[in-house]
Amino acid sequence: MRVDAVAENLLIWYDAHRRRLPWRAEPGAPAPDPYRVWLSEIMLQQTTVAAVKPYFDRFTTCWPTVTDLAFADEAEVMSSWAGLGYYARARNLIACARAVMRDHGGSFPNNEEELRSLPGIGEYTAAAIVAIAFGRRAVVVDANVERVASRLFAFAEPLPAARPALRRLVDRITPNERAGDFAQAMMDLGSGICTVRSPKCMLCALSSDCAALVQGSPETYPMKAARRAKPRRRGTVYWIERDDHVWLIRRPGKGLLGGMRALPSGPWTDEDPGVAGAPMPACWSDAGTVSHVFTHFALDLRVLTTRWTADVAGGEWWPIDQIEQAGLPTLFARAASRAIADREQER
DNA sequence: GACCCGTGGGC
DNA sequence: TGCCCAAGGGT
Repeated sequence: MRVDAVAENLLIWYDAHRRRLPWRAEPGAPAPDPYRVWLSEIMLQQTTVAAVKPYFDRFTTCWPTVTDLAFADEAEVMSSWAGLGYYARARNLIACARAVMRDHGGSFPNNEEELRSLPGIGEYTAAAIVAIAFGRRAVVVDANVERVASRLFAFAEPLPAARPALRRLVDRITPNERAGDFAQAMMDLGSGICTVRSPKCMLCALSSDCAALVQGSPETYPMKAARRAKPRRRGTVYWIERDDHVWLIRRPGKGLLGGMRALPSGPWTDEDPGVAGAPMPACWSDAGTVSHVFTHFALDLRVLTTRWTADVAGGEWWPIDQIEQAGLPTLFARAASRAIADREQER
C-alpha cells in the first residue's frame, strides 16, 4: 500500500463531501475556536452527531466562551446537560473550564500533554483538539478511525487489545499537513461510508487500498472481544406531591447519574423494596413501571405516588407544570411522565 | 485490563 | 424485540 496515497485520496474526498457541522469551520476558513472544538468533542464522546447538535447550540448560546462557562452556575450547566447522558462529562466540563481560567489564563493549551492533564480530556480528545483547533499533527483515534484502519489493513487482532497496534497503523497514514481535516475525514468516512454494517465500499475513496475489501468481508472488522451479559435490576421511585409541586432531590456527586436532580428512589437490586423502602409511611398508589437500559444493566422502575402535607428533608418542592425545566435525566423524566399521566387519569 | 458511566437509533 | 453501536474518560 502507498501510505501517502491514503491521506491524499481521503482529503480529496473530504473536500468534496465533508459534512457541514455547527462546530466545524467552513471550507477555506481559519481553524475554529478551540473552545467550540473542545465543547463539541466532549459532547461527542460516545454520543451521536444528531443528539449533540441541539445541546451544542444551547451551550454556545448560553456560554459563548470558556470564561462564560467557568463562571456559570453549576446547577444550570448540569440541567442543560440533562438527557445527553454520561453526566461525569458535565461535571468535568465545569472543572475543565475553571482550570483553563485559573491555570491557563482563559485559553486552551495547544499541546496534547497539557490538554491531557485537564479534567475530561483523554488521549483521543487531546489529539483531536490539537489537530482540529491548532492545526498540528496528532494521531487521532476514535471508534470510527479504528474501524476504518482495521479494515484498511485487514488487522484481525480483537479490540480492545488491538488498540496500541491500531494506533501505530493510524500514525503511518496520518499526514504531516491537514491532520485535523484528515481526522475529521476519517470520522466522516466511518460515519457515512465505512459503516459498522453494510459498508458502502463502492463509494469509498479508500477502496483501492483496502485489504479487507480484497478479502471480501470488510464488515467483519474490527474484531471485538466477547462482552458480558447485561443484568436486570428492579427498583422503585417515589412521586411525592403537595400543592401542584413534586419533591425532587439531588443525587450524590459521583456514580450513576451523579450530581443530577432526581426523584427519590430506593436501591436498585434484584429485589424491588416497593412500599417497604418508601421514604415515609404514606398511602402509595402504583402508577406503573418504566424500563430503562443503562450501559451495564437494565432497570425496571416502579413508580409509586402519594400526596403529602408535611415537610420533607433534603430536597426541594418543584412546580409540576415546570417539570421539564428541572433537568431530570431521561430515566426520571420518563418516571415523571408516568406519574403525571396517572395523575391526569385520576381526574 | 476491567469495570463504571446514558441515551437513542438501527436492524 | 433484543442487541449492537456511538467523535471516550476516569478509576
